[in-house]
Amino acid sequence: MAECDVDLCEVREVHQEKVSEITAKMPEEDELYDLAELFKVFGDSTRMRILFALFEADICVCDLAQALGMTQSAVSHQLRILRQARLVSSRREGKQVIYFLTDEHVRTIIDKGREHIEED
Amino acid sequence: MAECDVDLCEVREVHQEKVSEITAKMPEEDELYDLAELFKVFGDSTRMRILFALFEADICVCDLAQALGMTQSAVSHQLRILRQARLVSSRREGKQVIYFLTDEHVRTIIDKGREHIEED
DNA sequence: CAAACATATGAGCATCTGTTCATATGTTTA
DNA sequence: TAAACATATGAACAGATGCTCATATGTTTG
Repeated sequence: MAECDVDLCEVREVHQEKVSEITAKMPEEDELYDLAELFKVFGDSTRMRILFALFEADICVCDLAQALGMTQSAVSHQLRILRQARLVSSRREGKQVIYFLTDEHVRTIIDKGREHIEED
Repeated sequence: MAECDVDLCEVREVHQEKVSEITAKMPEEDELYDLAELFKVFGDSTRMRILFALFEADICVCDLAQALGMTQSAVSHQLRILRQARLVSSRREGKQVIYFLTDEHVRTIIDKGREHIEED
C-alpha cells in the first residue's frame, strides 16, 4: 500500500480518466439514497410475503396477519414502511383498512429479481 | 381485539377464502428468502454507487476506492457481498483484480427502481 | 355515549449491518 | 527471494432494523 496512499489511492494516476468519468456520471447523492431506500424495502422476507399476498387480493390488516401467522402489530409496522415507499396504498372500509399494491412497479421489480435468482 | 384473538385474528372467518388463497399461492420460504437477500444487496447506497461505477467501466478495487472516496477495505468488503449475490464478477490482471457487472440484470433491476422513484 | 372492534404507533430489546483497523494472502519487480 | 504493491478478511464497534408489548387512535354498533 504505497501507490495507495492513506488506504485511498490518492497518489495513483494510472486510471485517472476512468475515475473522472465515473465521478462525472455518478447520480446525485439524493437519487442514490432514494434508490437504496427503495430496494431496502424489498430486502426483508416479511415485507416480501406481504407483497406476494397483495398480488392475490386487496386485504385488511387482520387477514394479512392471519395469512402470514404474524401479530397485527408486526404487520402494521411493515405496512407503514411499504406505504411510505409508495409500494402499497390503503383505503378505509368501515372499521377495516384495506391494503393494495399502488401500481404494477412492485410486480415488475420482483419479477426482475426472480429472473436473476432463477438463472444458473 | 376480540375477533382478533391473541392478536392474531384466529377466530375470524370472514375472509377465510382470501386467506387460504394467499397461503396457497405464497412462494416457498427459500424463494422469499433469496429474493429478500437479493434486494437487500441493492439496499445500500455504497453498493449502489459501486454498481453505478461499474455501469461506466470495468475497474480495479483501488480505482473504485478512489472514485468513491472510500477506503480500499470498505470497498472490498462490499464487493464481496456483490460477488456473492452474483451481481458482479472479477478477473485478475496482474496485481490488480478487475470487477465488472456479471450481466444486464443489475441494470434492469435498477432501472425499474428508478422508474418507481421518478414518478409523481 | 359506551363498548367492541380494527388499526397504528412509541419504547425497548435483540439481532443484523457497514465501517474501521490490523493483518493475511497473492502478484510482480528489483 | 525480498520488497513493494494490490486485494481480501477477521474482529470489534456503532448505528440501523424488526419484533414484542402496551397503548393510543379511529370506526361502528348497541
